[in-house]
Amino acid sequence: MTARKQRLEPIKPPVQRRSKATVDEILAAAAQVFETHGYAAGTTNRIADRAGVSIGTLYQYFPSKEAIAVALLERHIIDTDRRLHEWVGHMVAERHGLRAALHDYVTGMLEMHSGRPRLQHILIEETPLPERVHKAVLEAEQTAAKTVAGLLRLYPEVRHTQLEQAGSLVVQTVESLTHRFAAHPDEQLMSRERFINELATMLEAYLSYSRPHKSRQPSPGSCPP
Amino acid sequence: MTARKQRLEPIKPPVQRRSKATVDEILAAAAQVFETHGYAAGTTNRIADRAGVSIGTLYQYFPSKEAIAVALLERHIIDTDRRLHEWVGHMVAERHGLRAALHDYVTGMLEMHSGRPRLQHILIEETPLPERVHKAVLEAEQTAAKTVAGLLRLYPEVRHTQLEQAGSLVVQTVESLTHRFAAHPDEQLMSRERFINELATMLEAYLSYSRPHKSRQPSPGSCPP
DNA sequence: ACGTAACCTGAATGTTTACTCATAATAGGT
DNA sequence: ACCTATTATGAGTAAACATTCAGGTTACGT
Repeated sequence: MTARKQRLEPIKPPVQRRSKATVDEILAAAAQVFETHGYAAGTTNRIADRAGVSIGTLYQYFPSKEAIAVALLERHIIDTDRRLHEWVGHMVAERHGLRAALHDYVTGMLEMHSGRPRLQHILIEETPLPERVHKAVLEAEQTAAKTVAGLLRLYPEVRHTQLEQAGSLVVQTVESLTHRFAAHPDEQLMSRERFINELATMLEAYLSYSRPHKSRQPSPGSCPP
Repeated sequence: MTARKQRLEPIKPPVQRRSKATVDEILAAAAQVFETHGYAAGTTNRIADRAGVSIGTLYQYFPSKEAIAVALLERHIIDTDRRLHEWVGHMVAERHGLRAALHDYVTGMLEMHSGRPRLQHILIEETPLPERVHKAVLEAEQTAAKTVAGLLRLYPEVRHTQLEQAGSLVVQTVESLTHRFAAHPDEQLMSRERFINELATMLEAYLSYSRPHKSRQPSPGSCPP
């Protein structure tokens, strides 16, 4: 959702330690409130209430409700990006096999979404975001796809010629399915471990699949040289 | 989202032809309005406006805004179910191969979501649904998983022992990814055809994969240096 | 200890919303 | 042509909401 202009920067940035803590409280409260009520029903008064501050204080640091959502989303983008790079670092350093790498990736993303499974979706899909933020979300995902593609290049069993497209599909699949699982864990047929294994299996099968042949014996447990 | 009680049935059901048409107009308008504005910002007045009827007329047939959403969702569930069964019918009758079957399935689901890509998500995730409807959505998905599993049993190259779990993962993957693609087609690296092919490839690879291990440790030490 | 900038308060404001109701128009049977 | 159930109207109502503001309280430099 993209929509019209609105103040996003606070008139007064927090200066003292007290007010920095207040801003953190507000953001934490907003995350909780949006998570449980959605964007529209997550009222500013409820947020202020839960944060233990008055509504006036909230508007001292955030010029609008939308600004709070944007701040939360920007924070989430940075977290995800950091996590992805940590993962790549580990994989390169410890020379895990493709299967282990995928398993680790899925596990990490599932963990990320387990805390507040709905928040990300609410911020991206229910909130009227300014164009700038919408672009940032897109770019973050494309960067992720490139990063994953870069890692996949290290594995010889990955035979895709269009690595970036494969990376994009991997990222989107993991993003969607872990999100879904985290949001409704008790409505699933599989246990958490089973889910991670199945998803990693699917990705491994896809990535090490050589197209023309009908069925193919995988090279199990293969490792990078 | 699940929430408190509210009237869902109209006091007066439509009797004459005129009013049946009106009810259809209202539902069509509601689909459009929810699609573009989301649930909360999709106001009943806007819906009545777009339907070309007065707000009073709308409340003659739908006792609440929520009732409109529920009606739309129920209609969607029925459509999806019908489509799935048609697909299974075709596959069984024409004895397509696994690859062709998956290709067809993905294509059909992508088509289903191309019309109003956001509507389904808005109804399920943004709308406070009564428990009954929420259950119906879940059941529909589990039924779909069973149906797919039944079809997969016909293909010898599918080696999964837990067919229903595999079916569930297939359904969820297709649901999530086609939805995503339909909602943001111009933000994708791949063309529509390419996307369908890649997704079908991934599913085929997963389903015909003979697994090297039962399970796997996520931690380091899985590969000798 | 004092002054002032930073910080906090919450009642008040104007807008938006779902929903009601008294009344008017219309269709279809007789 | 007439009668009545059905269908349509839209101004009006109460509640909920984001945001403002005038006036308090607290921390910090000096």
